[in-house]
Amino acid sequence: MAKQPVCDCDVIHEDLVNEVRGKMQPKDEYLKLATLFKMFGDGTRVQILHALEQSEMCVCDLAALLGMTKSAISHQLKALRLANLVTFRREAQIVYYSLADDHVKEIIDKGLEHLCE
Amino acid sequence: MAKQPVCDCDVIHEDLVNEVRGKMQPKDEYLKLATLFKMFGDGTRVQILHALEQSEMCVCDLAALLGMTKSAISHQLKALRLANLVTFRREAQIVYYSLADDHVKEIIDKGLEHLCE
DNA sequence: TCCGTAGTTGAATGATTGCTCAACTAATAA
DNA sequence: TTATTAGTTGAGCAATCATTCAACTACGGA
Repeated sequence: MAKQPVCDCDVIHEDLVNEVRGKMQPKDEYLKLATLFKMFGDGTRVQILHALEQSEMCVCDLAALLGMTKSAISHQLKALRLANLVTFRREAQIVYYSLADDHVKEIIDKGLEHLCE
Repeated sequence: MAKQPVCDCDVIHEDLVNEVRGKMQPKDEYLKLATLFKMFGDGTRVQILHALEQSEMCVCDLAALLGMTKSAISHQLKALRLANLVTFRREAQIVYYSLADDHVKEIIDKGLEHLCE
């Protein structure tokens, strides 16, 4: 994103800009929001999330389901873990992943709604 | 994303994998979904979308609001236009952008909900 | 007509990112 | 202990992407 350079033009509707500025969140909030949505912005991750909506699954199962390597899946699961979108439990050697909360499903559903109009 | 290489492991829970596979959408759907969420996955774009939630705005106003160049804003608006997230109307030299539909607001709100827990 | 402002566009560039590969840890069984 | 399977991790690489820059179009005023 931008490192806050200068605007290269005159403000046309100054009052409106000030009004909207007053309703905006601090910039940091938008960066966090973008970081969150970035997790949904990849075909592999969105498939993983939708699969985990059906059932908790281990890395091997997800790799088999998507036809990808364990390593690739594990890397993406780590990203999803850091974003607090999935959690996991270990049972012997097997690590089972599942969705962290209901928001994930709700966000995906809103996205699907938009596509289906 | 992956170009469907081979899974490098045995399937551990074959029945489960088959069951989940039956509930998955065609891969193309996930790619479209990811493409949609990618639009929300950038700080500049998410700020533009949230600003347009408050009011329609022209390119200069958005540039002033975010402290960025018209060019940078225009490039992002083009991406948002192609994703059907914003529309525009021209009035003399000025082009006013606004949100294409309510889903945008709903998706952003779901995202904010997730952050605030 | 010529000029100025609003906005768009394409190429270039630096940064980010997703996957591969190889080496590693964790847990179990023999 | 050794071997095997599940999973993780870091480096490296190719692809994607956001911004800059410069040149362009669109429109209105003089």
